[in-house]
Amino acid sequence: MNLTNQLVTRTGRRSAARGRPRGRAADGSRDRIFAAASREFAAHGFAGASVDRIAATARLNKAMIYYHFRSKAALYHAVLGDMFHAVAVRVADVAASANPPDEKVRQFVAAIAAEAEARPHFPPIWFREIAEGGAHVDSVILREVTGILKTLVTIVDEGVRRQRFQSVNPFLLHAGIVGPILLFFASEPLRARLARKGASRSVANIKAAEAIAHVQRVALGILEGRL
Amino acid sequence: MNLTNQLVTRTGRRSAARGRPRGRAADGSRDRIFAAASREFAAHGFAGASVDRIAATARLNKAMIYYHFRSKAALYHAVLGDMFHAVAVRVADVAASANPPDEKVRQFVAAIAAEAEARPHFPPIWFREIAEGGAHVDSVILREVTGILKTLVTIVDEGVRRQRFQSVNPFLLHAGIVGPILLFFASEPLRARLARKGASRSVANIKAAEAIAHVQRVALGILEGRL
DNA sequence: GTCTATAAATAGATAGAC
DNA sequence: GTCTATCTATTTATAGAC
Repeated sequence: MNLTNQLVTRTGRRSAARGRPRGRAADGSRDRIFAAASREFAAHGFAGASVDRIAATARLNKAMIYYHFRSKAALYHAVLGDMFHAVAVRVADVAASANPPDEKVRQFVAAIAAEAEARPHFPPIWFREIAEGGAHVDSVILREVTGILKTLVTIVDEGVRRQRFQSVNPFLLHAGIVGPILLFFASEPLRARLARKGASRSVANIKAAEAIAHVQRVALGILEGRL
Repeated sequence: MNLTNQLVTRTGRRSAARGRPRGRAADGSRDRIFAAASREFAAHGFAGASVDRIAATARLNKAMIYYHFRSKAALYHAVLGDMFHAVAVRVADVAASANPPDEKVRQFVAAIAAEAEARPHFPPIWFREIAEGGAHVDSVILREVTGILKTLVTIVDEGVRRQRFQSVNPFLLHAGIVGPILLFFASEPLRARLARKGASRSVANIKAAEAIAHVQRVALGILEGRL
């Protein structure tokens, strides 16, 4: 978990896969806190999250959280940074590949979806952060967010240069990809309830691959001027 | 404000536009609480919202909140119910109109957007509620949510019957409309910051009409089989 | 690294005067 | 309808022993 979490602990050591505290066993208490916090922040938001509950879920006492992270805000920042960094790296890999532009767009969509599936806390936390107007997005994280958008712009520009894509507003394209994908993954519990309460089964029984393919077609439909 | 808020107060009277307490002046203390609560829940979520802050914003003391609403949960429920009811009514009007199916789809999109513009707390609160898996969505509100989805299904079915639309998964269509629209409105503060920090101006300077037209084209592109 | 105990502030909610 | 005062639980955070 959180292999990309390279943030430095209070003691100045790194705790992620690369650069563990030298000579010490990988007990994983920091990682347990990180995982518990991810779930707590996703379920209750920053203000609603309880450090007590995070400690209980991590099977540790509260003091350990303040030992590994300076504050509740610092812990949230670590989770947020890890999340956006992972997405930014993943989509950057897509843009750097040798594939044609249309394939890169498909992979961009798949990358967002893969990250949403790998980190169930990612769609809820992103939604919540948008709801707060990015109140906890500092300049470091803002750079990651900008990077994700810029990567999409790069892919689109390449397609336009090769006369395969029309020029479109990058944020509208982005919203048309990220909005539905995050909504699909985050709404799973609510869709299950809707189906139980008599809504058509087709609301709950959607395979991730189906949703991804749908959004890929939409994105390419926009870019290839079929709308 | 909250003209559709027909929920009953603790004293059993109705306080909305229709059915005010008989013989009493419309002082609006309940409406001030309602408005302050909408902003507070949008900004901090249910768990993170503070009854003290709501009271301060409404220029009233805390006891007045418990006089008009039974509890913090009941207050949140009132805001949530009002919101979804307003959307459900608005889209139902669209479906009941005499317009052809493609125009109904355009109006469905416009209705969601109009509601998001009229109630700035609506996109953040909906995003947050999805993030919580609908933890505060009781059977009453679930019916409203189901109603919104069913309205879209009705419109699509009519188009399919008239051989103007292809058959599509209703939730994927819904996610392709609601996801981008809510993301567009809710992300406005974050997009403004992105633009200030060097991102292209085209990220922040998007007119609502432009975003709406974009989503309308996408929705019709899906339904008319151009993808 | 891990723990218990606790400080200090704030939370939601109520009682009761006017 | 509106207020002040207050109860109790919970909050984030720290001190200090081991």
